Amino acid sequence: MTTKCKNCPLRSLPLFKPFSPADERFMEKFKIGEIRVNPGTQILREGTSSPKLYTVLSGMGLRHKVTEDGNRQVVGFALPGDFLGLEAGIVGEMRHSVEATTDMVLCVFGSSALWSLFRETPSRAFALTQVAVREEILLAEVLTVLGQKSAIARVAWALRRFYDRLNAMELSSNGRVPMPYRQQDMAEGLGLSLVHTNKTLSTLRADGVAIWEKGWLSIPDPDALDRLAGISREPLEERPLI
Amino acid sequence: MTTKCKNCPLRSLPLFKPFSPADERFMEKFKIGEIRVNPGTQILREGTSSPKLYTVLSGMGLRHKVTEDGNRQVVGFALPGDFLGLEAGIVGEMRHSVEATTDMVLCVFGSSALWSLFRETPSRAFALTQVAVREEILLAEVLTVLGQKSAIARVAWALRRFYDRLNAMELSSNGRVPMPYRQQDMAEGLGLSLVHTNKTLSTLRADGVAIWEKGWLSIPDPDALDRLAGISREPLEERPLI
DNA sequence: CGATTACTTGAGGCCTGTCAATGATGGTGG
DNA sequence: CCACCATCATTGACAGGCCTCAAGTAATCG
Repeated sequence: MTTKCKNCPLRSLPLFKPFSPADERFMEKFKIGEIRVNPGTQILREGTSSPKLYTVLSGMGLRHKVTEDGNRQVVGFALPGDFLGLEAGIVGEMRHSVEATTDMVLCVFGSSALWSLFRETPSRAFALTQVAVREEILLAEVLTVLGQKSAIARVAWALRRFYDRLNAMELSSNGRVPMPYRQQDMAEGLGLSLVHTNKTLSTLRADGVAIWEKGWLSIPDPDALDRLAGISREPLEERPLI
Repeated sequence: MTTKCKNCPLRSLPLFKPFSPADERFMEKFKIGEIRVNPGTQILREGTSSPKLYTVLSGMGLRHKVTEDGNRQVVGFALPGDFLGLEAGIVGEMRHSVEATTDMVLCVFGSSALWSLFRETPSRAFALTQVAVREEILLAEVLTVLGQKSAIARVAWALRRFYDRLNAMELSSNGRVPMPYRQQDMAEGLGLSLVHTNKTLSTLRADGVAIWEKGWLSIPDPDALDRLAGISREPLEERPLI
């Protein structure tokens, strides 16, 4: 049984921009259904096209690219509210893969409807472009962190950003947020080795700055974490939901 | 005197997708004029909005972000055909700066017309989204290079990509392309120190693989360069011109 | 001709990667 | 229920790629 857009659990979060009635009507038409995937499922694969587009309703995933020599680069995370498959829909094929880390529920759209979206609903088309531009902005920020920051600053930055984002999703409980990824995933996202990432996390834990263990992240000393990250934390902005 | 879109020198390049008559009509309306800027000119500034959008007609520039501690990260280059100011137009403010490296000529558009673009010309709106998604793809690729590759591979990759792109612009002459940037710019784009970048370039030059000096780049041994870069070079795809 | 900017080269050290081994945890099948 | 296996986290030792510091050359410009 699929949820009506009107009752979408994400809609009520302040993180997301409100829908206009026209937006809502279009999204109802656009929506095909919902699916549920298990950890490890490949949702989209680099180099392939896709007849479907997705919005994450719950659960978490990973976006990554694979280099010729077999190395993996994590280029982002897939969290509730994120839109997946834009590359396939807009330029014809995915340039990165998306895989589920936890159980996930995805809202499914038909990519053939993208054209009618642009033709019939300019406000939705604008929202879609906003999503693309925001991802571009995020990637440029990550790039800056990889290019300019030390290992400890990178890790501190990543933990901080993750914590804020999940808090905005209201997924925190008892001052901690779920963090179901492996240390290896974070290492591959930050351009560090697994071993060094582990040691850096140990340091943060021993210093009582940030504690990530057993799938949960808590931040006893946010100020210290910010100082280590060395980047002014930008407040999360309202973003469109697709 | 400003050029009519119909006579735009970029239009004829195979790198760019053709305009439909409707596209052309809209762009004529959208276009305000042209400006010419000198080396060093700040075209767009991080953190500010902009009432103008630009397409590079000629010349080269640099996109960069500045971190809290004053370091600079080059997040891209601005080459003929590139669209500047999308962030300001779509999310309200630039998240990186753009500055001219050489003399440049820019085609100027009013950003207030963006809305009517989405309302009146879906095909142009789609093209705009394609531009955004392509930049996102490029950034993810750069991220992968910074995250996974050694200094020599990064430099080799960057030179190769630059060479191909400028070739597609038909800016090469005598087997070399203009490369007006400083070594420092490349260092800041690849997350390397200036000194190490310099030594890496020296190696490539001494080995007769790639020679960048006095503002020109030539590649005597493209295969060796590709091997060093360790990434299968993707052919440049046709892209929309805005 | 001094000042400025960019490029070049050498020396030394640290941050981070690699290698290797051990624990911890959970799932599976006999 | 336990042995076995796979996956992930942890820790130590060591080496090396890259950064920093420093100084010198070359080219451009007023």
